[in-house]
Amino acid sequence: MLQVQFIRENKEIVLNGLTKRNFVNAKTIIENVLNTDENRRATQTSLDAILAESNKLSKEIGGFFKSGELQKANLLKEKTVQLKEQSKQLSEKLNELSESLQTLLYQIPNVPHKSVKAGTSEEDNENIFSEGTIPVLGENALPHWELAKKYDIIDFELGTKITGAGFPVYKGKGAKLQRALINYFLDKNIEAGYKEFQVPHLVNAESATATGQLPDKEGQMYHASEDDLYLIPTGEVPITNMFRGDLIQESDFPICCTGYTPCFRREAGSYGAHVRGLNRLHQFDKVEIVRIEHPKNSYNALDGMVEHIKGILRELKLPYRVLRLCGGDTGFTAALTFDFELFSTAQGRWLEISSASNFETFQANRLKLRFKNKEGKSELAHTLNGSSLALPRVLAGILENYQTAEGIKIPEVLVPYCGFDFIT
RNA sequence: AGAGAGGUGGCCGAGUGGUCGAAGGCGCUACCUUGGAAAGGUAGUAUACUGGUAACGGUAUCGAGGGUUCGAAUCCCUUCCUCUCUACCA
Repeated sequence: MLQVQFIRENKEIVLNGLTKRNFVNAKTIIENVLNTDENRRATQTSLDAILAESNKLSKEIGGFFKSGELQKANLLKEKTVQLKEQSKQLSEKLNELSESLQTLLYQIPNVPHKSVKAGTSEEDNENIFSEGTIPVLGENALPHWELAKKYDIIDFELGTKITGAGFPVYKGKGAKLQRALINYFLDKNIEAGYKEFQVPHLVNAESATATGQLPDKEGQMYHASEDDLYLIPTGEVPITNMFRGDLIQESDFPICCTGYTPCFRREAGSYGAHVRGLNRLHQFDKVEIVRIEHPKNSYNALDGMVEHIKGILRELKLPYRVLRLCGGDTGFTAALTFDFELFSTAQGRWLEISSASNFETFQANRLKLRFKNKEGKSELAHTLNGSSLALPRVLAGILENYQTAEGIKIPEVLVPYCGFDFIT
C-alpha cells in the first residue's frame, strides 16, 4: 500500500508509474484519494479541537466536584452535551472517510521502478540474461509427465484420488529427488547468509493483508473458514510477517531469511495443456528467500538475490533466462520483479521457476515494519523476496533436460543429496 | 475442551472513576563529578496522526473492538492471547 503522504507529494510520479502498468482510472482514483485525504485531515482537526474542549471541561467539572461546587459542575455538564453530539458526528464522519481512503489505497498497485518498461502482458517483458545450453534430445524425448509415469516417480492419478487434480504424489526416487532439492536449496541459501526458518503454513487475515494477498487475491487462497485462517500461497507470507509491527535498528540490516514451505493455490480459472503435469499445481513446494533492507540498499540486495539464484541454476546446469517484467506483468505489490524461466526442452517452452522482487515500502507500510534512522525518526523499511526455488518446475526441468534413453541422470550437485545418480 | 488467574511504557512493577501518557525501580542517552573507570548527582528517555518555518501545541493509544459516564488503565459486554489445574493427544 502506498503512503498517502507519498501520493500527496509525488502525484506525477505515481500517475506516470501507474500508466506503465496500464492501470485504468489512475487519474480518477488518485484525485479521489487526495480529496478524501484532505477531507479526512480537516475532519480530524475539527474533531481534535472539540475533544480538546471536552477534555478541558471535564477537568473543570472534576475540579468543581472536588471542591463541592455542584451547581457550577452541573452547569458545565450541560455545555458538554452539545460537544458530545458534535464529536459523535465528526468521529463517524472520520471513520467513514478513513475507511474509504483505506479502500481506495488498497486498490492502488505499487509504483514501478524507473527501469520498468511500460507494457501490457508477458509479451513485453525484457529478456536481460540467458545462460546454459539447451540439450538436443532425440526424437523420443518425453515431457516430464510421461517420464514421471515411465519411471514411476510421480503419480498424478493417485493424488486425484486422495484429493483432486493438482495434488501429485511423489514416489520413491521422485520423492527423494524432491527432498534432495529442498535440502540443496536451503543449504545454498544458508551458505549465502540467509537464516533458516520453519514457519506456520496457515496464516490469519492480518498476515495475508500485510503482504498483499488480501484483499486483492482473496479467491486465490484456500480458506479454513472455521478458524478464519488461510493456507499460505507462498512462504513469503509467514516469513515476512514475522516482522510485522517491528521497529528495528538500522544496525539490524540486512535481515536475510529463508524457509521451505508447501504452497497452496486455488488457481481458479486455470486449465488446459499449460497446466499439465507439474506445470501448475494446487499444492507445491518452494524454498523462499526474504530480505528486509535499508531503502538505500534494497536494489543492491535485489541484484544480489538475482546473482544468488543464477548461481544455483548454473550449478544445476539448467538452461534458463532472466526477464525484467514490464509494468503490466509486474505483480500488484512489487516495484521491480525479475522472473527466472527454465527451458522445458520436451515441452519446448519456458517455465517460471523463480521471481525476485523489491516491494520497497509497499508491504512495509501494511506491515508497519520500520527502522530508526540516523535522525532517530522511524522510517519504513524495504522488503524483498524471491524463490530459490519453486520445486515442481525445477523437477520438471531436470527430468526433461537430463533424460537419456537409459533413464534420468541426476545433476552432479544433487548426487550427494540423493544418494543415487540415475533414475531407471 | 472444562475451571481459575492474568494481559499496563525497552524491561520489572504500582495504580479499581477525575490534573494518569501513567508512581517507583531497572535499562538507555547527555551532562556534572574523576587522571580514567565505577559509584554518586542532574536532566532526558513510547508510538501514531495532526497544527506550526520553528519554538511549541492538540488528539489518540494501559492486548483488540464496542458500551456506560461530563470524565475510563480503572465499571460493563464481546474477542484474542498467556499462565495454572483438569481432560485429551503427536
